[in-house]
Amino acid sequence: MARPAEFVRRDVLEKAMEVFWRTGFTGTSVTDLVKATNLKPGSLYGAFHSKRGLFMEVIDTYAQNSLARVSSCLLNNDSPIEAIQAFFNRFSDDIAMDEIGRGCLMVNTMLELATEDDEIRERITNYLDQIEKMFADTLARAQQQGELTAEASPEALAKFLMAGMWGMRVMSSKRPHAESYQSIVSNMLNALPIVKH
Amino acid sequence: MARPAEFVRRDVLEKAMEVFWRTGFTGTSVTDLVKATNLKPGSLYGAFHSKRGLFMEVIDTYAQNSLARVSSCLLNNDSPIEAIQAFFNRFSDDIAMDEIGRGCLMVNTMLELATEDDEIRERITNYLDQIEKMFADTLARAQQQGELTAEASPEALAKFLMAGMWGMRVMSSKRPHAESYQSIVSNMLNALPIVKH
DNA sequence: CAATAAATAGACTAATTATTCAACAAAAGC
DNA sequence: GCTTTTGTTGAATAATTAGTCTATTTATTG
Repeated sequence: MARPAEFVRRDVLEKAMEVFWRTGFTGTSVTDLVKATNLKPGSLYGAFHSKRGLFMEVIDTYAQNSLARVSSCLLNNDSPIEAIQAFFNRFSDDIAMDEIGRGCLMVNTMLELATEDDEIRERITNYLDQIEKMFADTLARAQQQGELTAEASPEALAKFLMAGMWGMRVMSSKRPHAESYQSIVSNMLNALPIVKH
Repeated sequence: MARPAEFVRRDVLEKAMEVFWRTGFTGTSVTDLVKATNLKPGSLYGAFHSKRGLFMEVIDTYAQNSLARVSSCLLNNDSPIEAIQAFFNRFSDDIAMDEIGRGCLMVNTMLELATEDDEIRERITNYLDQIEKMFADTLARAQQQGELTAEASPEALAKFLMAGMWGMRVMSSKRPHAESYQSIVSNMLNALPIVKH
């Protein structure tokens, strides 16, 4: 029994995400968001409470997308190790596409705000830990199937892979040659104690 | 033939560095800098031209310190491989000390500004490349001394080590348990094709 | 000591910031 | 078709931003 919103929430989040991703939370003004979303300040605040509220929802959306992507990659192969290899090949291709080097929104936000903002640090940490757990689980499956040595620690290796991804995100802000990514990926994957059949 | 400055430039840069490091370029206001340095706006602008000018000089100072630290670590051991191992052990200790997870000023700045600011991206890229070169040179020496396999690529491995460091910097913003760092370091160093004697 | 040149202090400015508000518009229920 | 409820609009606001200006101070040099 009221007037329905004219905008599609998902579209607004997508537009806002583009801006936050490129210029960070502090570097993005409400004016920038108004321009990008075509919502007037009143509508923006009506729908998202505050710049921070919008940002939080953007982060959540981004994190859900990331989780879905990682999960689909890691689960759609009978061989866990091949799944991880496929994931990292795709990862280095994706990262090479992004020519302006905007990196990962979660990593960027972490480095921008984590020292000063506990709520944001904890929220993103939680998402990153979920991704890490997916890798740890995949590595544990690899171990059960004999693809990984019995001595290996899936948790420790998952942390290692996560750090590798983050390192490549930072690297991408330098805008390196695309082939550099593949070289790093092969060094990373070489570090896994894989049992050859 | 004029009044000498009361402040010590190095001290001002150090104080400004603390603030920029913790809250980023955009997140730091001139008011913050005035408080931290105890200089009045007039003096600050007289000495550094602009907020950006001060920031640039802070970045240069930070980079010089980093270069000096890496260089001293990598050159003070007859065995290049041992030097690298020592460096990373020290690195993971240092990073574990920093409890608020402020990471690396160059990495933070890169992720904050590189998409929008070519001058800053190129300047920091240049510093990071110098550090990478030190690792590549050290790895090349290791190869000449037979500590590294002949097939290894010092350049590629140096990139891999750099990415590892950056990954650990990102990781530190999550404020993980200190032991996580050592585990990542050993996985990284394991990935080097070292020739055992 | 007087003149000079530069540093300091801190009030000031113009622009930008995030956010609010009041007038108006549009769908839904009675 | 009128009332209710919510969405839209864009001007307004109070705070903060980076940067400037002027009066005053202080060491150096002639």
